[in-house]
Amino acid sequence: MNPSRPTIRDVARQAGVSHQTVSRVINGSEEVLPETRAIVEAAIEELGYRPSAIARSMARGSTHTLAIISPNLTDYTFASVIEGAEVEARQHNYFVLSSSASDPQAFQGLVDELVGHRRVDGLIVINPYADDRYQHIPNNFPVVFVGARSHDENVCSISLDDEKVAYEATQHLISLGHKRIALVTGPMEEDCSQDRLEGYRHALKEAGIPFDQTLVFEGDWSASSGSDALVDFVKKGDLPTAVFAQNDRMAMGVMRAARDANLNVPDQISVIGVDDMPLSSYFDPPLTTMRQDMPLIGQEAIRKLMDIIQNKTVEQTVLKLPAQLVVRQSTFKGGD
Amino acid sequence: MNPSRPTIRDVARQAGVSHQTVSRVINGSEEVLPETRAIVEAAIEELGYRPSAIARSMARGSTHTLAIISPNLTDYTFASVIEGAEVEARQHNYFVLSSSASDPQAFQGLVDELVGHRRVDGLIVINPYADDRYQHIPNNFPVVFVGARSHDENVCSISLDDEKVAYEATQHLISLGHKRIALVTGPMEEDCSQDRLEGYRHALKEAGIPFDQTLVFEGDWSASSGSDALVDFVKKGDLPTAVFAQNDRMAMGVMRAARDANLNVPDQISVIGVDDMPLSSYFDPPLTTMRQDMPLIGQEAIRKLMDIIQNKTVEQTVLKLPAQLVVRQSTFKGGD
DNA sequence: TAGACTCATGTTACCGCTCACGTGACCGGT
DNA sequence: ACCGGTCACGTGAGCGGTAACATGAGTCTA
Repeated sequence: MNPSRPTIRDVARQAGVSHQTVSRVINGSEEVLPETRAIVEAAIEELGYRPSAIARSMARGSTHTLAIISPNLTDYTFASVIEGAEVEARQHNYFVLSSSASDPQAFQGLVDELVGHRRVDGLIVINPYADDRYQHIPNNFPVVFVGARSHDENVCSISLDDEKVAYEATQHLISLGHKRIALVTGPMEEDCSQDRLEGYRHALKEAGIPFDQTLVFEGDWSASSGSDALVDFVKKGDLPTAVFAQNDRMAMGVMRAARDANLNVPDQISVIGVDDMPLSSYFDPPLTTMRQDMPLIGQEAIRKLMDIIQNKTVEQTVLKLPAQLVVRQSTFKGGD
Repeated sequence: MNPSRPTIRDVARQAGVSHQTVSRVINGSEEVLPETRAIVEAAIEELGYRPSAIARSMARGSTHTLAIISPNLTDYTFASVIEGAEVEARQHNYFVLSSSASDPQAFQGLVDELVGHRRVDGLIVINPYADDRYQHIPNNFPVVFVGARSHDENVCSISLDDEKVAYEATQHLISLGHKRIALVTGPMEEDCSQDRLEGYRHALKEAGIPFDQTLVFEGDWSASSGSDALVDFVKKGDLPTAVFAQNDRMAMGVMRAARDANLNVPDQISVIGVDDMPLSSYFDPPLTTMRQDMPLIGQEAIRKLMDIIQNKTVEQTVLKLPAQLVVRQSTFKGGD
């Protein structure tokens, strides 16, 4: 296919120097005379030479490639993290292999392939605690977790400040006068769901509102689980005046089910979500939500990973990013 | 970091054979005795040996890596294509580097980096004609286009059968009795928008409905441009009874603006989209749309690419996939 | 002006594989 | 018993870079 691309030695021959001098030039070494450099650069230009990343990896023992493993690639929040990471990685001249693993087994296979075979320099794992996949992460390998605080092990993590976000969302509802505030969580095995529950309880407690377990519904992040939640609340009778859904998709499900139950949002029931997806402002009514900066999370994850790779720092850091309340029309004053 | 992973020669020493025999074993060569194979495999197991993809790339001259370049990674349709591609690539033991390029310049830089430096074996370009980025694609390099029929050059492409999809969507509206059917297109420099316009005109013509340019609005795939479209139609007076939006996001924008203008969907105005995003069934009302199988497109793209890489076939193929009408509640009988 | 010291550049080995051959044991045919 | 042909395996080179060290010319010092 390629008419055998020129190598470093071809350039050397063309320039009348040794291949090592060419190597020095392309690596910006100081110890080469400006005139020699000019000759070599001319030769490179003339031959259209591009160094081979593979050969370089071979010689240097590092691939300049990172991997990011996510439960899937299509979820808007995951995709945003990945995009942010990808952009930042390119800034450092790294590329990233992004793959999805829906279950721990696929995850294990991927890690083995990525780390054992492809020899990537580092790994970013989105939602490591979604299941027990975290068990398959190699020790002493540069890893950064995204979307969950890291547990015992000494690994770095970047996530939303879930507790604070939930606290603020709940407080927004409380400030509107709501007292019966329901919560729709993600899967409870995920840190993120737990932390958001915690923030919710915290805000309630601070306002002197007793926590009511019957107002908590465990969803799975999907819109349909949001619908299920509202249907459940309706069935139980005593309706909440507000619902805090732990993400926008579930919030949308809640609103959809409310519509079906002839409940007006926000007059009869307020709804707040988390994420601020591009479409959230187009929901009916436009959704009040906690906007999180996903690309930033991806970016920070790469930065941390680069730091670990370069400085071999292994000290555990847990970075928690804030979210911003975006008030639209799905929340309204409520209460007595 | 790694306590220097074992190499093929370590395995050879351990097994008491030559490194070449080990190579034969890991490559599944026939000409090695079963007992020798067993010994080697035991040694591999014992040492925890994993062949290095880098060294293999170096020796073989192919990286077993593909790249996919998309305008962005977060758009649901793009992300779905990428995920489908990624899964299929892994099936063939390939990995894919997915990156986003928002403009032709970034695209050119990426291609250079990917093809010139990283030496990927093949390339998938999503929306090559979104701008003039297609000009920067190297000749005689394995490439597959996604989301646009390929033009003059002899490159393969996979896309939705845009004309047919638009034809069917429009026909659905016509079958409901609509005669004033508006169209909201994507950017007209994209093939896909043009083809969908063509299908729309075709259906109109077949039904004996004259084409009316004032009923066509050029959007940019965003929800807000869908809103703009409806606002525009309202401003012009003489409202359409149905709108065919060339994607779901714009359809959502149309519905949102209709709501704001106190127009009931579907009683006063029907809306149909294309895509069937996960949230489309949660719109208000649930959106009638043409469901397209994005992962399948990604999968087919990889298959075609593998075929090109392996068989060096360069014959141009243009694959057009169908979409399926999903009737929900945003379309209703209309007309006189 | 010899010897030590720089500095720019060249030489050689090596990263971990695969490829193209080379080699020796074994087999069967004449 | 000799020869050609398999078969299973080994040997050496090379993929395209980098790293470590060698070299030789020029500069400075005593």
